[in-house]
Amino acid sequence: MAATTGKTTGAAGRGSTGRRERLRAETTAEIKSAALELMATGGPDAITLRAIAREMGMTANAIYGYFATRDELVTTLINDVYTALADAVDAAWESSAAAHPAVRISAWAHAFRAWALTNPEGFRLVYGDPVPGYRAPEGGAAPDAARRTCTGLAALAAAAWPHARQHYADSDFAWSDFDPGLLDKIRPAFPDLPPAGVALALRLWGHLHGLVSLEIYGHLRGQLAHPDKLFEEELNQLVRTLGIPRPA
Amino acid sequence: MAATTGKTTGAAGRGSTGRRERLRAETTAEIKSAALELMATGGPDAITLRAIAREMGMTANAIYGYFATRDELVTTLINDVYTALADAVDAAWESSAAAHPAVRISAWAHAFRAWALTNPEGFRLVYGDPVPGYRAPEGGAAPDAARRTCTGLAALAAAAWPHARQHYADSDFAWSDFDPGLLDKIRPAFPDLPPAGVALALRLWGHLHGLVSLEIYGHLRGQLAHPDKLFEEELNQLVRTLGIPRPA
DNA sequence: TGTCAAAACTATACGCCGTGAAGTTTAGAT
DNA sequence: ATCTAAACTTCACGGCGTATAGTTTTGACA
Repeated sequence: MAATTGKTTGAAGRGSTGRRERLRAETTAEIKSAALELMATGGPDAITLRAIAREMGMTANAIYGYFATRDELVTTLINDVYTALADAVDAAWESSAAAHPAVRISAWAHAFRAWALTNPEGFRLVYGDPVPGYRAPEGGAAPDAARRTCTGLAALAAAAWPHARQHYADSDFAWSDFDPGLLDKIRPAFPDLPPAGVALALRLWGHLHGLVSLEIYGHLRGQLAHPDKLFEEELNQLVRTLGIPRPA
Repeated sequence: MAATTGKTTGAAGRGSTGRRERLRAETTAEIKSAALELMATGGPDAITLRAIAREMGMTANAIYGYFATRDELVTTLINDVYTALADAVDAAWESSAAAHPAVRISAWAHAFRAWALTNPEGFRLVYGDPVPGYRAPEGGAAPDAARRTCTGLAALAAAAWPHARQHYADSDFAWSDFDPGLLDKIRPAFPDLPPAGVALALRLWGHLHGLVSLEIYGHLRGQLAHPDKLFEEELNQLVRTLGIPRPA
């Protein structure tokens, strides 16, 4: 059978057809959860079809009924995990909606790092080389989740923009410097954010990603004792360089 | 034989003993260069003992005469590659010794990014998950090269410090926040750099690493057209936030 | 209710991988 | 000339992704 088979042939009129589909969905979910469990235990490398099958009491080949290749499974996992990350930072942003911009930005960044520290293997899966020979499909593994994250960052930039704009007067970014698909999301949501503000969002992403990445991959371990403190300093300086006045 | 055998038993008095050692060194070098070639072609994943042996017209097991395990070989490669990176940024720093701090910092950062773009697989090897099941040894794979890079970053911070120090008045870092081994290198070289300056160096590392990392791993690809421009903006803003006056 | 096609799953096999054990060739040392 | 150890090969094991072919199960329809 082809793994791309999404539906049974007959239109789902009878309850029995629904049963097949339900079982199928359950098995798919079990495969994914087994894979995530393996990842949490032994890192992304531990995600192997044979190990998943072993965990499920199945043959490795049975998985091919649900995912065409291992890479397709990994891509699905990346999507799920990246979406979870996007959910986490979005939640932090939303739940601090009433707070001072400095506090909201800090909340977003802390949620980002906290998620990464809680799910280091997930972070590696999403942002690193996920798994031995994995090659991401055309357009990236999780374009939607990546877009959501970028849009979230644009929200940070937009919140800071009234204070920050003065520092970006001689930035010469144009809308054409960015991907149209990204702008489709950002421009309607933040009509006051100019191209230079989008660039700021991406730079911000780089800063946070870099610090968290160095920490997760252990490159900070031999240099300083408390990465928390460095991250805190980063956020303080971020607020300063954005020109946001400290809350009262 | 044990792979850890570094010397032949007899002290190297005779020329013939030297011959053995020379052949050994040549073979070791050939293994490493074959591995690097494979990496450049097919990414870190392509570094397999069997492929290296194939390339050399040998058996895979013969490599065990030179490296105890695949991981030991990979660790050696990481060291070599990381050292090459450290050499590249050091060279950029030294060769701009007479220039304005803003120019020197920019030169360092450009050298860092240029090296990464020229050797993307090397960047992944050093900073990512190098190879399928690889686990770095105690204390990291390339502690010396990492230290050199950190020290180089401290030089940037030290060059900026006369201008930047005013912004870090309320940073409460202490020497005890950092690894003594790192400070042994940094404090003698930059006696005027306080703890907050070291923290600045590490943050700077995070910023640059993050942007380059996002670019190398393709996360920027779907968002903007010219990563160069973003990096340039990063450097402009970096100089601004450090409070360094623009050169004349 | 019996029949049948398709879905779900297993069995076998191939070529990769790292690595251990044992055997063979080669070359420096005495 | 002989001996020893280094260098290298052969064979083997278990793990991996995955292609092919065969088997069992099950929902659909006459």
